[in-house]
Amino acid sequence: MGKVRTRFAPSPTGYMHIGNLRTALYAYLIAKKDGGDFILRIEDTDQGRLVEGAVDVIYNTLKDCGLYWDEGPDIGGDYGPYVQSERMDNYLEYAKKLVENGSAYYCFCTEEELDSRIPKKEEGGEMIRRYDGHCRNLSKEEVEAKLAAGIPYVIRQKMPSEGVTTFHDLVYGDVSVENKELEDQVLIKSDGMPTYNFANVVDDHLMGITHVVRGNEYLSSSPKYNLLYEAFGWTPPEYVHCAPVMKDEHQKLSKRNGDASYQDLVAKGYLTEAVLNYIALLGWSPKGEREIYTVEELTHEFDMSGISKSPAIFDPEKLKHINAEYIRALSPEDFKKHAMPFIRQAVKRDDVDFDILCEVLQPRTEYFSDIPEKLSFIDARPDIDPELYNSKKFKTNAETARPALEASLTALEALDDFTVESVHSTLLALVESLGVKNGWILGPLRVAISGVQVTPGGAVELIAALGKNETLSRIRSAIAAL
RNA sequence: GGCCCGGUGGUCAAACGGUUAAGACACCGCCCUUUCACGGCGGUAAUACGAGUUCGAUUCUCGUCCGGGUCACCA
Repeated sequence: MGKVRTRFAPSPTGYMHIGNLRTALYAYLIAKKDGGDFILRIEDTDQGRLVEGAVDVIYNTLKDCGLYWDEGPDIGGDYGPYVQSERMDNYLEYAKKLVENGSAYYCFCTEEELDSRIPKKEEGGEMIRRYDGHCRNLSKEEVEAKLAAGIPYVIRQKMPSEGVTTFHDLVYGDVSVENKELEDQVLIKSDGMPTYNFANVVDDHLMGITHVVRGNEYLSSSPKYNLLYEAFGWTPPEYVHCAPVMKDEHQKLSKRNGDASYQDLVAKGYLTEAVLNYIALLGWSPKGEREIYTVEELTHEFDMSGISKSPAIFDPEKLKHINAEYIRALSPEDFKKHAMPFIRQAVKRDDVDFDILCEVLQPRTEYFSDIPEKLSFIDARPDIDPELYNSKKFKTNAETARPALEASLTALEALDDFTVESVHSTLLALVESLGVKNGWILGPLRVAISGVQVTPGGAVELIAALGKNETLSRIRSAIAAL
């Protein structure tokens, strides 16, 4: 068996959605697992909107994700060009070969003729029409005459009228369809350009693609693809159809629905590695119990038998969890690098210890953009609601807070070295000397310093992060407010 | 509507004729603890329905229901 070659063939829309990225990932993994090649082909034949910079979005996303292509528009390769709009010369010629061998034919029917002969019917909310094969049996002379007269034409694929076409899919197994269900689809449009389906088959063959990985919306048109391969006498590729990624039971995840794209997730503070890991798991399951994998590890672990046939609903909660696992696994330096921009959104002052903040934040961060609100009390000094001093567990309230804060103030005034360790031992020594529970001192302290019920880290870390001046000043005003 | 595909807890999913039907997320409880997290322990929760094949069906077959896809000179 030859080298595995897969391709990712996106249209440049300026946007990489999750389902697309997953298809790219699977195509990449299938190739790399067997030491094959992953090819990038840009399908830019969209008549109409070309989005500025859209191709760069594709390049950048793939590179970010570590899905490096072996051949593509930017790096070339032996099967170029890799931009569909630059391959336009081929197709008509290939279509004519099919006409010659009887697998396709010229059709001169105009839109108007079709409308009057076979009006569209509504079926399930869609307007449907099946071509009736009107031009199938035109004599050679008739065809020649019409061509010579310059009458516009399309070229249609001639589907067998009987029998069954079966193709094999690596995910779905054998899929069969009766040939009479197949329409004589257009291969070459009246403007001489190929249809998507035709261009795909020709390109995939010319590029030596061995495994076609794509969404399962193509499952029902695959028999037509296979018939085309047969008509050319080419060996069809292996097919790997993937069920879609859904937003809910009914809708696919899509830009149209306002769903997050890869870029949106990254902007929100998700780690690329975590996103890839999660989407790999969406619709595919590993052999064992493990579920945290880098792309490199997936390259070995991936197995097509684990690809699921049914749609998978995108679960933001699970993504969050996996992201949190990746965040916790970050080195303190890497965490700080990622977190600082978000910390800075909330903390403008410079006189706090950012390393301490990072340390308390790291185990509490699910995605980076949830950092700023956790830190809202660092710059602002809100009024303290005396209710916050109430704790049944530690038997504290506004009354007990005063002596606790005063004692803490005295102890901290005497301390010069405001590290986590020294603050910790100072305060615990105080706790011991007073014969109270830790929370009796530390609870009210946290409230006095932050003005909020819940903080990342405890009183000790907050004090060390804020430093002596700020801490003492906050405790004093909290006492004054009692 | 025709055709194609699918249907295991709320979600992702394992089990590919024999299991007390895994695991993860979420949720709930307990422990740890200066709050919240992290971590540890435990819990609630599923084979859509009905026939058939079989000694035995989540697993095979058929039907029903439900969901998705597709039926363009769009890609």
